Amino acid sequence: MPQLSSVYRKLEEGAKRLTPQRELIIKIFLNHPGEHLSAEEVHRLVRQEFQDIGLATVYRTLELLTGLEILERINFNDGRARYEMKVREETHRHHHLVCLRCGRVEEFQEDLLDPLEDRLLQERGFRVMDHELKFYGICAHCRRQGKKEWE
Amino acid sequence: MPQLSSVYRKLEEGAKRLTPQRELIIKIFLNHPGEHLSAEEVHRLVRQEFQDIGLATVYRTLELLTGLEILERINFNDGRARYEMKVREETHRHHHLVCLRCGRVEEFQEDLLDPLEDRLLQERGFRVMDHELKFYGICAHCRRQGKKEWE
DNA sequence: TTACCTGCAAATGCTTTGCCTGGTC
DNA sequence: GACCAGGCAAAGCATTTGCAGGTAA
Repeated sequence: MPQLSSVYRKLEEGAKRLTPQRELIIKIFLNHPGEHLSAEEVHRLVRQEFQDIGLATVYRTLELLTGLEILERINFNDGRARYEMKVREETHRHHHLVCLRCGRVEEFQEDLLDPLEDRLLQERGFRVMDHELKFYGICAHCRRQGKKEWE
Repeated sequence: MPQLSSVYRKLEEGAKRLTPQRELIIKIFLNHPGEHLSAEEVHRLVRQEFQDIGLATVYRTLELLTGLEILERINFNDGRARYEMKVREETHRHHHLVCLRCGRVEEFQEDLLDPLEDRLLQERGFRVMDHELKFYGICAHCRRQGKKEWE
């Protein structure tokens, strides 16, 4: 999990100030690890846990932090963008398991894609710079709930 | 490539009529294989190649055809949904290579994901029903164009 | 007749932008 | 002072919906 200090450094590198609003938004992500928050959720949480703040500021800050590679923008096809902290130590991006029933998103790590990326470069000349892998299905919890339906 | 006859059958199974507008939209997809069309592009192409039609009808038809599994909805994070014909014979869905420079989308086939899906069920109880794999990078064509930039 | 379709315009929902004010370098 | 930020309201854009007028079964 990235620390505040590394976030400060990235803001400095980007010649951006650490304003109170920006700090509050970063704290929300640190306080909610493993969640994939939408702009509106971030806005609600900041106001709930700290103080009032403009929604446009939230959008601008999320954009800024994504550009600085502090956050990562993900799209789960639910009509809004979601964000999570980017884990710096990760050499391989993690992937997502999206439950079609309860909507919960789990994560998993998998290095399977590296040989494939090499092959894409060798065989088709396509240089991969980023990838995105999502599985949609039914999570263990929901499968226990409604066995008849999902088995 | 699916034929009109199989589309007719699916519409019948879904108790849906093959109206002129729906047929025109299906023909657009048959006339543009390998492309990933947005609602607006479909609308423009239908009006260009055939006749006028309402944009809302395009949206409703794309929704309908997706539900009948005639089309597949894909999101390339460019702010609009895109659609392509679903290839019935495919046991494994194909994946996409999105060029970050020219925006072109190539496809590729890969069965690598099956063992992974088995493991997700065994190890975490997550039953995968669908997946989505995208690589973002620079395509061979663009790499030839601007070697210095991308190498 | 009844249920289904289309077209248009209006509404929706997420996101971005313009403008003004106030703080920072 | 020049620039950067935040708040608010308005605008933007893709998509959805309500409704009136057809059309098919």
